[in-house]
Amino acid sequence: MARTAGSDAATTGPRIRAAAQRLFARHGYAAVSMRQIAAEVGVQAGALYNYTPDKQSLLFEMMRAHLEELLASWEAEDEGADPRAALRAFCHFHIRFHLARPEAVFIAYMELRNLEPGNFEVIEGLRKRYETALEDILRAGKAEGVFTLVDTKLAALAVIAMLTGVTTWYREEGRLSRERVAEIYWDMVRRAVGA
Amino acid sequence: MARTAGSDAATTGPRIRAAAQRLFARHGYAAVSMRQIAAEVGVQAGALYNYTPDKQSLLFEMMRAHLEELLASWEAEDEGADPRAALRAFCHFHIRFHLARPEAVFIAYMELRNLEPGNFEVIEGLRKRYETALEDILRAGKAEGVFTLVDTKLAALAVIAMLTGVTTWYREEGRLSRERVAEIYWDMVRRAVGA
DNA sequence: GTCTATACTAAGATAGAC
DNA sequence: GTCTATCTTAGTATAGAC
Repeated sequence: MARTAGSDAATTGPRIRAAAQRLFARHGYAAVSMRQIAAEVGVQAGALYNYTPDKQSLLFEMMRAHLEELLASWEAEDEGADPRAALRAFCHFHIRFHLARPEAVFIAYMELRNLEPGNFEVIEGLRKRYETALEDILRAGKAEGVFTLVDTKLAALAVIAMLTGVTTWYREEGRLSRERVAEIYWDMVRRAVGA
Repeated sequence: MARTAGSDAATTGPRIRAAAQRLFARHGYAAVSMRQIAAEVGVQAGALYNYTPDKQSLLFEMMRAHLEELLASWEAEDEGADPRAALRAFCHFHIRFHLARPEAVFIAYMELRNLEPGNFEVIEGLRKRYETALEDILRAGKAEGVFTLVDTKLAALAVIAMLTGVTTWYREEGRLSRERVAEIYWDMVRRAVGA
């Protein structure tokens, strides 16, 4: 018998990507073997190569999909309203989006150095576009006089670092809901930028 | 000839630790081999085992040394002054200390998952002690009414995430000095906590 | 599309000579 | 204290059968 009972080509691809994401997030890209991924899916290692040319592509495509979804989601949500409302929306969006996919977020931040140079450039470009979206809000608010900012660029970096930090400690069973955490962080961001 | 010209037991140990730190920071613990470390030092792989029982100990001791130095340095610097002065000192200290040792910082944040369980507990305990140091300052300031904080714990986590973020983008050749960056961040932190 | 089998490379760690 | 040589295990990726 050449096929395992229940195997199904239509679902194997997604299952491989899901298993790779789970394992990369938990143990790190370099520490995970193709054999481990295959075992999680329930196939032999060789079968993975029907779905990906190599291990590197598995990482790269996963990171690209994540960042493209991040950008598209924010662009869909951004109403270009006044800077204060836009910044509040950004804070809530960023925390909500990141807490909803902890594995993809973790990988996007931790595995940059395991990307081959060409792939790194692509991912870095996407990340910068997101940074710029926040910077644009801050710059507009500064220009309108509703934010008090010493340095717009640094403020954007500081806000993103602060908000992303939530993913390192937030637990579903904890004392605060996601919504409550977002409100508390928005309050700190609001004051940090003088709004 | 069993010895390479210039080999010297008194310096090999430190050189191994330095090479391991440089390589772990650049490529990640899992991606670095004992042979690579040995090559950097200029010895054969087997010789490393005169200085470390295994690869894991190399990582663990490096992280422990880093965090113990972080704690000791802050404890030496903390004057227990009024909360506002203490928070300002903390911001400057944190940025100065972290920017001075980017490799150790990077490893301390990225390689937690590559620690064996027992080692992880030790490192996590040290990290928590540092977090608590900041929390104590914030709590004191809140009690005295000089800080306005919705949630002391979250504020501590937010401040550390924000300050540590500097290490991901700061470049020596950039437009701002370390001192200037620390001042700008302190200004944002100060406002975020309502001081 | 998946299997088994395997080519090839490299990993961590140890033994014994010098 | 370091070397060379080696044990054992495991990695990525491919070939050919079914």
